Amino acid sequence: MNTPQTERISEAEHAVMEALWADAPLTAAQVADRIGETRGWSLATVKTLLSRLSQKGAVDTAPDGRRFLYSPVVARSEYVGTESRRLVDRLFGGRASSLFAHLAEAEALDDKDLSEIEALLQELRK
Amino acid sequence: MNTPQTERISEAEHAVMEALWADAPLTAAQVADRIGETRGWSLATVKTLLSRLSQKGAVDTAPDGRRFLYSPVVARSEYVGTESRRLVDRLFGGRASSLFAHLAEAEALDDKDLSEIEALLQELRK
DNA sequence: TCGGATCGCTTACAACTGTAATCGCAACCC
DNA sequence: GGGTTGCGATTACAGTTGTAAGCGATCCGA
Repeated sequence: MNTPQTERISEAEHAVMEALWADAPLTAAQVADRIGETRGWSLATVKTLLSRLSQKGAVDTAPDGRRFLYSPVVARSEYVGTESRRLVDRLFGGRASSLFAHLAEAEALDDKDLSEIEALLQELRK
Repeated sequence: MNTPQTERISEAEHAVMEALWADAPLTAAQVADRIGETRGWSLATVKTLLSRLSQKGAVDTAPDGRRFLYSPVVARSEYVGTESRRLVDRLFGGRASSLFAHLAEAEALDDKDLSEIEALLQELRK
């Protein structure tokens, strides 16, 4: 049983996780190549974030010569799940339908969204 | 047009906002009464949070004798909107339907949720 | 083999957060 | 009117986050 991710992943750390979820394992330099550019981070910053994630047990390190290869430990779906639930709990009293209602009302849903959701509903209701 | 809420509201501050959204205006002591208990905060802590919110322009203060009455400036729906969008953007590439799909898959939607969403869809599709 | 490039690790440091104690002043009570 | 109480404002202080520089070890190319 792996530790159930007690430590919270910060926003900057999350960007690093995204890189690893997209493609792993990666070296620190590779991660920096993929995200440092868009975020404007130096290699040093990426390294710090990787260390912190490593301490938190969110990524795994495998020695490869003198460097490390980093891989995610926490699955993306797991992270996304806890974060979504946090939001739903905090802002919508735990009711996912309220979140949906809000998005609908805020016109944050376009036709494509609606169609997809409709399809999913069909699926779920079968 | 009111200022578009640049300053971010932290989680502890959000709890205070909830109290004010539920019932406003309130004095600091009243806010503390309503939330200090469940959150285990002292009056001093609530006062600090109110000051910070005031600085950020998220609450408004009206003098009432020797004390202040606090009221929310930012509307709850506005806050909820920006926070929801943040999450959708960050975790689902801006596609709300992906969030929905995730919730569905994670079985975070019960029958009641599904029915409500179905009803909302009907409404939207009219 | 030696110098530069590259690693991870350690340290830095300011901003933001959570949590509060303290202070000075205004007001209310007797 | 002098003590007490209740207020907002100021100050405190540790932990987290964002952002990075520096250090000592190691590897690679010349």
